[in-house]
Amino acid sequence: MRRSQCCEKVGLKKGPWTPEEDQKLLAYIEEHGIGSWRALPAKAGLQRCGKSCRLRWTNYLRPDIKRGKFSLQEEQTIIQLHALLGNRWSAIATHLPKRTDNEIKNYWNTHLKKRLTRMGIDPMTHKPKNDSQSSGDGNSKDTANLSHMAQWESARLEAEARLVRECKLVSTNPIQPQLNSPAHPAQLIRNKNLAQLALPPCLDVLKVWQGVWSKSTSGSMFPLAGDDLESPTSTLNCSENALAIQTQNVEFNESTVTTLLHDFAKSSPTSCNGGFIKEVCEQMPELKERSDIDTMGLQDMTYNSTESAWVVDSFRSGNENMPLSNIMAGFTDTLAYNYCDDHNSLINLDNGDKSSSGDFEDCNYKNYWNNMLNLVNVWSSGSHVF
DNA sequence: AAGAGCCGCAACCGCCCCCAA
DNA sequence: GTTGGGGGCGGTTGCGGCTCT
Repeated sequence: MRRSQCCEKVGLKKGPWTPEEDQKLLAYIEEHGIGSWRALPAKAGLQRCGKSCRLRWTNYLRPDIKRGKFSLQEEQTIIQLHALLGNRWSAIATHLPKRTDNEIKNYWNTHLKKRLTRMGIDPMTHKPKNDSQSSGDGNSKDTANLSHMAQWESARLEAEARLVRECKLVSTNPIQPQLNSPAHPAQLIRNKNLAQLALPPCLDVLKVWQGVWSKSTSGSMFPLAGDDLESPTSTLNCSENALAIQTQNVEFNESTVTTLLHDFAKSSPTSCNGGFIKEVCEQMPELKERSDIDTMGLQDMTYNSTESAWVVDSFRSGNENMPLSNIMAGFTDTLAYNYCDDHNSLINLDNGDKSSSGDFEDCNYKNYWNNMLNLVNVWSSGSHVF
């Protein structure tokens, strides 16, 4: 079934906007705000379709738009985020205040893409175009490491973005999420009204990416337990390292689990259910004994793509040194922040207390963030990434 | 000076997802 | 459970301005 085009109505204008049209649109929005875009043109006296009005507003007329040349910092941010997120311009735009996705997209296509190409870097993969030239020196390893970290960082970015949205949602609409409840946060955040909510301060993942990782106060490439991970603009106080899931290197049949995970990965799921976890647990009886992983609880749930990515990406990236327990711990953390309701949430996952009471503001997602970092820290200490 | 080619960017197009009816 | 509208998103187009010859 073909949907009728919004501009199919005879008489609707297309093409460049005139200053008069801009003025009409601005005046209307200033007075009435943004309601239904479809109804807006008629009310504002514009011979335009609603979609055209929306684009004109979001990409040009909005008062919080910064125009002009991109700074070096912004360029670096775009390149790094593109390496992590790909052509997800709206996601990239959320980390560049006052820049629109359209502007970033244009800048990428007209400037950055060409510049990277000239530098011999594939703008899509962010890898040197001729890998064979770099094999033999450390470049290929560095590239692999960067790619590897990018996968983790990408998953983390997604989780973070979700965290921010959920936090905002729950703080304004105190739904009490229950385990196994239909009101799964991942579903709640799909409420498009969320997109209209102002985001809290950026979690500043780029500073984590660019600074904290390389300037850990311990001198390690990765932040260690005693490091203050607090980001200048982060809403998370990472120095409160009150609780971390204790990851332990358990023995396990790696080939079996790898096969399971690869089979899982091959299916390219957008979601999965606890049956997968059950399978893993059956192959790894020692997992059931782990006090820090609520394997039974995990089996009862449905996981979204971000959660699944924790597992899949870990093995897709080919790090055989990463104990499955770490992956599971990260998986558990990701789930934990979804459902935690107080500062004991992660512990509660352990003792089976999944009651949800209290406000999300009290939710200790600081620990979630810390655990994310700790997870990578533990991981890095066991391998020689970077 | 003028035409051709290139470049940058605003705007459009088409697809997709979400949600209310 | 289905359908259709609203809106978001990424890819593409086309025009105006700039540079080159």
